[in-house]
Amino acid sequence: MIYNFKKIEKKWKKKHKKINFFKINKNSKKKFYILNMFPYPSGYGLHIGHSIGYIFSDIISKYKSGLKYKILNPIGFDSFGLPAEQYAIYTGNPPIKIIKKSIKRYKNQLKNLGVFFNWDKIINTCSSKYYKWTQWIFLKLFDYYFDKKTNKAKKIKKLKKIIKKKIKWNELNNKTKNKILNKYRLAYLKKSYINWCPKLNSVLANEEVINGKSERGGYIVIKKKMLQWHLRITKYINRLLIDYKYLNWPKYIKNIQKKWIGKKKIFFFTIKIRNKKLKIYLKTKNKIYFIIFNFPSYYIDFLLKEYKKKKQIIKFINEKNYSFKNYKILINFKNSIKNNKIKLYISNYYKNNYIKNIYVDTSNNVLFKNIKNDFIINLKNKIEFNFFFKKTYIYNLNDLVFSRQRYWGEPIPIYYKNGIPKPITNKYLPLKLPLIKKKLFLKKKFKLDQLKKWSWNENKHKITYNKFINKKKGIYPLETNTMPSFAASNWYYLRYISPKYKKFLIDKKKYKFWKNVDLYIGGIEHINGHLLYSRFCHKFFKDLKIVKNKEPYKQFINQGIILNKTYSIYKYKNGFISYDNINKYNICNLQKFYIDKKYIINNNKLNINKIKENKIYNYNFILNSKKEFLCKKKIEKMSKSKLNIITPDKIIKKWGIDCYRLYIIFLGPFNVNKIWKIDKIKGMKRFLYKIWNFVLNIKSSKKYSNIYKSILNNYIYKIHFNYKELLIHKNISLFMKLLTFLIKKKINSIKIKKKFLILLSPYIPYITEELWKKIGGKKSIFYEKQPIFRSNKNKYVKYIIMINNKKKDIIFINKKNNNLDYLKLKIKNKEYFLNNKKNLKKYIFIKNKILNIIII
RNA sequence: GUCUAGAUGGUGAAAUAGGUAAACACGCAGGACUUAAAAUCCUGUAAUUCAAUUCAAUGAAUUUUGCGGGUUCGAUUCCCGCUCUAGACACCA
Repeated sequence: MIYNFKKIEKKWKKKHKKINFFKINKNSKKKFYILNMFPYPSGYGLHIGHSIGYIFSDIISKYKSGLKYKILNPIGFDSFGLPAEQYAIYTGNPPIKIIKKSIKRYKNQLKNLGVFFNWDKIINTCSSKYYKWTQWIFLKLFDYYFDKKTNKAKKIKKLKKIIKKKIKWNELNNKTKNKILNKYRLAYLKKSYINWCPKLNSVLANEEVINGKSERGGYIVIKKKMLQWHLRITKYINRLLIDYKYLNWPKYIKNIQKKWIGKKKIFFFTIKIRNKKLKIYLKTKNKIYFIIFNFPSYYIDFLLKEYKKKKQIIKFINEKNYSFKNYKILINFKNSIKNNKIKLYISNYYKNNYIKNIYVDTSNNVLFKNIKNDFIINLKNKIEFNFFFKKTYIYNLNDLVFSRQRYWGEPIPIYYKNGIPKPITNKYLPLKLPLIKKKLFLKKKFKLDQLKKWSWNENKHKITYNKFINKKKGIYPLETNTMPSFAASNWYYLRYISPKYKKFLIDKKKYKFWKNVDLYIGGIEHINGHLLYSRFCHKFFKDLKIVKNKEPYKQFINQGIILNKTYSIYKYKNGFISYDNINKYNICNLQKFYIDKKYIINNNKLNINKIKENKIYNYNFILNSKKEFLCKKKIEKMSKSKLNIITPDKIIKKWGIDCYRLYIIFLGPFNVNKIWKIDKIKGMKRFLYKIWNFVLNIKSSKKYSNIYKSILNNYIYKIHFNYKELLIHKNISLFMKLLTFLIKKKINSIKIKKKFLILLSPYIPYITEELWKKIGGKKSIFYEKQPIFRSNKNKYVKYIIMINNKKKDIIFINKKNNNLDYLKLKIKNKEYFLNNKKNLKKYIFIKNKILNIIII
C-alpha cells in the first residue's frame, strides 16, 4: 500500500470537522488554557513565521489532551489598527471590507495547518459586541483612581468624600472640579507630543517617520503638542515589579520588562531660570553623569519662547542621528549659585525623537568622546550642590498615551459638555464606529472629526448631527480620537472563556474553571507593549474583583522569528543608485525601497528591464562601472513591508500538512530565530514513508521481549521531559531514533505500534489517524491516552568507565548491585584496567553515571 | 548608544543537575536496484598523526564547542576579560 498523503489529509480533514476535539475530556477536572497571541489579519495572509506558533500550540494542546486535560486553545483576530487603514487609503476600499476578506483567508490557511482551534469561540476586536466591553473598561478606568494607602484602585466617589473634608468642594465651579479629578483618574487628559506633518495635515506613527521626514512624500515632520487621553499605569509599577515572582517566564524576558519599567534611585536639585523652576536629576551626589529634564515638553516650549532659535532647534530635533557626538550648544546661562556659567547641551541621542536628556558641565572644554570616562565631571569643588540634593525614584515607563488620531479603532465613549469630558452611560454602549462602506471614500486620510454626524444627545442617548449641537437640548460633541490597538488586546484572553456572554465581559462561573492562561505564546517584541499593558489591566480587574489571580499569563514562551533574504535599492532625487556606489551620496538624502525577489538575477544583480514594467519603479537606474545594477542584500525578519514573505500554502500543496508540521518544528528550538531554508524537508518525508512501511509492512514472528519494554519506556520518559520543558523539536529526533530501533529489531507487536502512533499523533495528526484505523483503531486516535512512563520497568543502570576522563567502556549493571565494589569486580579483568593498574591513584564514583579512574 | 540573547562539523542542530561532544536530519562520496531518471535501500562522513594491512576493512594516540584566562578529577555547560552576530528600544502588529 502506498502512502498517498493528499488523499489521507483530505479525508481526515473532513472527518475531523465532525469530532469536537475540545469535548474529548469533557468531564475532566484538570484544565489547560493555551493561547497564541492573536494575529492581525493582514491582506497578505499568514506566513511561515506565524504558522510556527500555531503548530506549536496545537502539538502541546493535543499532547495535554492525551493526558486527559480539558483544553482551551482559542483564536481570534486583532482587526483594528493602522495597517488596515493604510491599506484602505492606498486602495480606496473601506477597512471593514479588507478585514473581512483577510479573516476569511486567514481562517482557510489556519485550517490547512491541521490545527484544532476552538472555532466556536472566535473573537474579532472590531465587532461592536466585543468593543462594547473595551469601552466599558475605559469608562471604569475613567471612574477609578489609585488609592496609595491600600495600593488599589477605588471609585472616584470615594475620592470626592476625602477631598470634601479638605476643601469646600461645592463652592468650586465645574471646570476646577474636573481639573482636580483629572489629576487622579486612571484614564485622564493630558497634553503630550505627537509626530505632526503640516503638509499632509495628519498625525504619523513613529514608523512612518524616517529621518525626520514623512515616509510618504518626504515632507518635514514636527513635534506637536496635543491634548490626549492617558492611562495611569505608573501607579501600578510597584505591583507590576513585585508580582514577577508569580510568573513562570524565562528570566531574560522578565529582565527585559523590568529594564523597561526602569526603576532607578536618583538625586535631584532644582534651579531657577527666569522664575521657572527646573528639576535636574543626577545619578549620584558627587558626579554628574548626565542630567535629565523631567519635563521635556515644557522645556522645548521654554526654549522656543526664550530664545529665538526656533528654526535651529526644530531642525536639530528632526535629525534622527543616534550618534552621541551629535550635540549642540544651545544656550549659556548663569548658575544662580556661584555665577558659574553652565552650558546646556541638548542631544537627541536618547530613544525616540523626544528630547529627554540634557547634559550639563561647568568647564568650557568637555569632550563627549566616551560616555563612560570623559563625561564624568566632578562638580564638587566648584559648586556646592550637595545642599540641594534630594533622593527620589524615577521610572523609564511613562503613562500610556491612549488617544489615536485615526479612524480605524474603538471610539472613546466620551462627550464634551462645556469642555468637560463626560462618560456615556454604560447602558448605551457600545458607541458604534460609523462604518463607511463607500468605495474611494477613504482615498484621503479620514478621521472622526470629519464626520457630520458625530455628536451625542444626552437626553435621548443617541448619536446625532453636529449641526444640532445645543447646550439647552443637551447635544454635545463626541470625542473624535479612537483607542490604540492595545486597548483590545489588553483583555482578550478573558473574553475567550465566554465569548458570547452578553451580560458581562466574562461569565464568572466559567472563569472559575478556566482562570488564567496556562501557557501563552507570542513574539518577543510584545514584551514591553501588549504583555506589560495586559498585566496592568489584569491588576485593575483584580481591584474591580472581576478576576482572582494576580497575573494573567502563568507561563510565557516567545516564538523565534523567521528570517529571510531581503533586497533593497536606494533612490536619490529621481534616480536609483547601484549599491556599490552608495558611499558617494549623503545617506540622509537617500530613500530606501524594498523590492521583490523576482527582480533579482544571480545573487544581488537587478533585472532592470523586468522592474521597469512596474510603474512604481519607473525612474532612471544609474549603473556602476561594470554596467550592472546591484542591490543591497540582507537577512531580515519576514514581513510584508520587506517583501520577503513566504506563505506555507505552496509548501503544503507539494509536501503535505504532516510533513510541513514536522519540518517547521524540526527547524530548531522554538524560541530561537531561524533563517528560512526548505532543503531539509526531504528528510521529514522519508521519515513519514518509513512510519507508513513500518506499521503496515513489517511482519515477523519475533516476540516482544522485556528489554524492548524498558528501552521504549526510556524513550517515553525523554519525550515527556521534552514536552515539560517545551523543547518539542527534540522529540522528532527521538521518534526517528525509536523508529529505526523498532525496524532493526523487526518488532511486529501491535501494542508497540499503537503506542508509537499515539506518541506521534500530536505532531502528525493525519498519517497517524489513517494508520490507527488500518491497524484496528475504532475511534479517532485523539481519544487515546498518551503512554505514561513507568519507573519500575527499568532494571539496569548504565555506567561509563573512564580513565583520566577518557571514555574506555560502557557497562550495564543490575540495580540490585548498584555500587562501587561490584563495578570494580566487573572491570577487574578488562585490558584497559590491567594496563593501568600500577599507576592507580583513586576512583571517582558517581552513582548511576560514571566511574572515573585517575592514574598518575 | 543602551539593553537582551547567541556563537558547536560542509549545513540545521543534539548533549537531563558540570560527566560518552557532534545524537537526529540535510548535503556530499561510494554502492545496490533500474534502459534511464526520480524515488527507495545500504555504507562512509570533525581534523591530524601513527601503527598494521593492503582486495576490502581495522586499531591506537592527539587536537577540537568564537578568542584568551580561571575554578574542578572533569567545562559546550559555572566565573572574568575580549571579538563577532542577531533582536528590542514608545501611534509597528
